[in-house]
Amino acid sequence: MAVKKKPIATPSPAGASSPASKANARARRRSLRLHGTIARDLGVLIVSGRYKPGELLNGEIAASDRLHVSRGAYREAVRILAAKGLVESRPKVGTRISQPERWHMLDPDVLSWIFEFEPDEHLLTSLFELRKIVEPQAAALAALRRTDEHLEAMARGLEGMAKHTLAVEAGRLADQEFHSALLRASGNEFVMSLTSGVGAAISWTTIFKQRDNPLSRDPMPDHVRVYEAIKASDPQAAHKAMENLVDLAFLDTTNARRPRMKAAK
Amino acid sequence: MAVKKKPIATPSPAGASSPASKANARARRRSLRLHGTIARDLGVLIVSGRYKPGELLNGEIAASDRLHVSRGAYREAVRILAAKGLVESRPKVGTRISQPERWHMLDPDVLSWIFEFEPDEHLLTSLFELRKIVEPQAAALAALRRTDEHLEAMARGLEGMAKHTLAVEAGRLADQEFHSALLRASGNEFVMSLTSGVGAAISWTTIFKQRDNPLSRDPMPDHVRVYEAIKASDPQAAHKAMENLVDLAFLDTTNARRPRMKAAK
DNA sequence: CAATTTCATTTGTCCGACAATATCCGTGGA
DNA sequence: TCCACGGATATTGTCGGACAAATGAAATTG
Repeated sequence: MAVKKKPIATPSPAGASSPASKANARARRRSLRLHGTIARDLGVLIVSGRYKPGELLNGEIAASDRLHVSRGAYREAVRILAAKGLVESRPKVGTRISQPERWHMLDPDVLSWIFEFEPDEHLLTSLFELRKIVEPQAAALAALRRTDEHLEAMARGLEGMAKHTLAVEAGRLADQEFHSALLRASGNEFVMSLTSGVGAAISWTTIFKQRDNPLSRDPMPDHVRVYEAIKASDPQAAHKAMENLVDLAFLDTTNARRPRMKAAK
Repeated sequence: MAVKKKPIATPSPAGASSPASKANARARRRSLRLHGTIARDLGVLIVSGRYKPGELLNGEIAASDRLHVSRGAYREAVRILAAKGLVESRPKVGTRISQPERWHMLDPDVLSWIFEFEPDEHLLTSLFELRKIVEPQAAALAALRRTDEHLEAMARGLEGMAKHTLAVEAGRLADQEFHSALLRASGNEFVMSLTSGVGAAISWTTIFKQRDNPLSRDPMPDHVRVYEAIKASDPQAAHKAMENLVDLAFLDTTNARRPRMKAAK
């Protein structure tokens, strides 16, 4: 989940319906219902800054009519966005884009909408900062609390990474599963629910590395070190190993991106 | 595993209306619309374990009819819950309570629904664990990045705490504002969006302290130490001071609660 | 017995109407 | 002139009923 695959550089969403947009919309409609696709489209427009905070959305009648959907479906979409803190609607005034500090930045959907397109550098950095705050401590907790099932799940993740490599989807999923299992092993529900945020950061790391610097550092040793420390129930070692892992992952990401940035300048 | 139902003080939401509950319900209905109150009621029933994960909700027609509301309003409520990961609905099968690991535990609403009644001890402990993971690091970041406005906001919070004390609402709000401003000063959007979680933990700390142990430690020195370190742009000192603050706050909470627990046993 | 088709149930979408609410503005009074 | 008050008005909120789509399960068929 989290990140969609390709649309790195897509045409502007809000414009007239391009030929492919109809097919895409129908394909998405298979899993997300109509209200879900509307919420997603509006959500992307909001978090991408196309609609600005404080701005007023079109009235329900006008909007639903322009999208050729019923007012009920549109309203359900707005409810979803409001539930994620993106908008706030009041009678007589309308539906207003909330200030970014009200947004639920750690909501999995909001996160995936933010990173639907090439992510903002500052935001990606912030996400890594969060990883570096949370994951080492989570690893330490996991070293104390992990069960055998947790270890097995992490081991499965490592095997998958080794077998498939991060160049293919299966390997990337294995990477995510490793980190997800680790967070689960921390035994803290709130830490667990940061999985999607961590996953988003991981996704973009591997995407950048593959695209801009395919021949890069082997990530396996770092991961194995973390695993071994947790298996050995050594919280300090786990903390240190995970800190190191996140640092390296962040370096990989910036190293892969930086040349492009400089070239652009 | 997760949450148990424990309506210590307040009667069950649907139960007999205490004198204040009617007024409260009406007051809430002013801001929350009908669909909002339905979502809240259902949400509380879910996170409190009254509805169990995997369980199927009543059909929309039956449910909306039983609540004497339109199907549309009920559907909007369900969309809200689905947006927060609490339920998942599919045609022909119905709306199913999701597994707790799917819940968005850090969503402000979900959090407030969880802590609507006397909180589960384990969950409160987990929340403090998260605080201890995040807040010290956030304080360190704040020491590096705080602006004068951030400092002023934190100072205002401290003044409010000193003037009103935690015994009154104004003082508690000032405490929250201090921590909120600190998280803002960290400059990290994702850390900032943990404000509600931190705030929930703070609320319950002060509530317990006031109720079970009114004459207790003065919290001002800890807070001032954190403030001074951030003002001095000393990240290590800020980290340490905040770690100490959270430890003390957690001790206050457990000390206040433990006697009651033992008495119950 | 397996593959396929049909059926039934539940959510999903649509339309149209009216109610509630809060802003805005004009009116009347101090 | 300024303020208080009250109504006009635009927008979301709620309602009811109808039909479409999807999907799991039973019935049918080879």
